[in-house]
Amino acid sequence: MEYQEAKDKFINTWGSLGTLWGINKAMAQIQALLFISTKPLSMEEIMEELQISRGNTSMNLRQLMDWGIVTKELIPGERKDFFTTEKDVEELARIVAKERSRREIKPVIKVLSDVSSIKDDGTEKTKELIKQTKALKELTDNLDVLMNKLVDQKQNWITKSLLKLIK
Amino acid sequence: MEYQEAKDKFINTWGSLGTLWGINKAMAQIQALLFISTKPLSMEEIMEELQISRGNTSMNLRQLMDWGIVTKELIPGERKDFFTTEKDVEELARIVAKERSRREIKPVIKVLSDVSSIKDDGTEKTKELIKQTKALKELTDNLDVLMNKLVDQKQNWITKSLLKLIK
DNA sequence: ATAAACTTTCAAAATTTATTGAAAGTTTTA
DNA sequence: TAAAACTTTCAATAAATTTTGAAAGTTTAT
Repeated sequence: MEYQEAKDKFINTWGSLGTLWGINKAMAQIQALLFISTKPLSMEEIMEELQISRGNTSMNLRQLMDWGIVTKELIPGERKDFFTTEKDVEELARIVAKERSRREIKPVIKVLSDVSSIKDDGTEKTKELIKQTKALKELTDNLDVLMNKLVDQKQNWITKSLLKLIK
Repeated sequence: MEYQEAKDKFINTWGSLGTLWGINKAMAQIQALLFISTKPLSMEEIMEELQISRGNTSMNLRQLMDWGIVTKELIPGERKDFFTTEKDVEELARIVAKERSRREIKPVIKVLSDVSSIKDDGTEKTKELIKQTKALKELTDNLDVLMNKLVDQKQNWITKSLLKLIK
C-alpha cells in the first residue's frame, strides 16, 4: 500500500467512524487529516485535500475548536489562519470522553433520575417503570464515573487500568 | 409527573440516545418500551404505543433480535409473536459492548493496523502517518480489551472495577 | 479610509437515512 | 387444500442531516 492510498483509507475510516465518537463525517475527516499532517494546515489546504466547500470546512473547524480538539495556529507573516489538532492520542481520548460525558451522558442521567423518582401509585406498571429506570440510572451513572476516573489518571491510564483489572 | 408523562419521556430520551449506543431511534424506542413493560408485547401493541408502521416495527424488531437484545416469546394459545427484552441492565450493557466491539471497533483496528504497517519510504509524511496511526491503533486496541475485560466480569462488574480504580 | 484577503453565516440544494404500506410470503387452523 | 392470521420485504416517500456557495462580515495592509 502506498502513502496516498493509506492516507485516504485512514481519513475515510476515521470519517465513517465519526458516529462512534459522536461527530459527523466531515468533522472527523478534518481531524484525521490534521492528525497525520506534519504541519498546520490552512482552510484552503483542507478544502483542497478533502474536496469539501469553504462553508463546510469553516463550520466543522469551529465545532472541532468547540470540542477543544483543534486549535488555531497563528503563523507569523501569514494572513490566513492555520489549524492543528491535538497529536497525543491519550489526551485526545481524554477530551472526547469528557465532552461526551458533559454533552450527552449527564443530561440523560438527569432524565433517568427524574423519571425514576415519580410517585409510586402502587400499580404494577408504575413500579416497573421506577425499578427499571432506576437501574438504568445507576448503571449510566456508574459508567460515567468510571469513564471519568479512567481518563483522569494522567499517565498511561489505559495500561494502568488494565493491569489493575487483570490482576 | 404522572406515569404516562414519565413513560413518554423515558422512551423519547432513550430513543434520541440511540446514537450513543449505535442504533436508530425506532429501535431504541422499541427496546425502551419493552424494557419497562410488565409483559411481552405483540407487534400490534408496539405499533399502537409508538405510532409506527408495521414494516418499521418488523424491521427494527429483527435488528434488536440480531443484536441479541430482544427475544421472541411464544405464548401458548396465541397465534401472534410476542417480544421481550433483556431486563437486567448489566447483561444489557454486556451485550451492547460485545456487539459494538465486534461490529465497529474490531474492523477499525484492522484498518489502523494495515495503514500503520505500510512501508516506510523515509519521507517525513510517511513517518508521521505510520507513527500516528500506530498510536491510534494501540489506543483503540487497549480500550477494546479494557472494555471487554470489564464486561466479562460476571457480577457487579462496574462496582468492582470502580473499587479497583479508586484505590 | 478603502481595498484586498480572508472567514463566517445561512437559505437553498443535495444526500443520506428512516419510514410507510401494500403485495408477497409464511404458518396455522379447519 | 383453502382460507385466515400473521409477518416480512421492498420500492416509493418522507424526514433528517449534511453540504454548498454566494453574500455579509471581519481583519489587515496601505
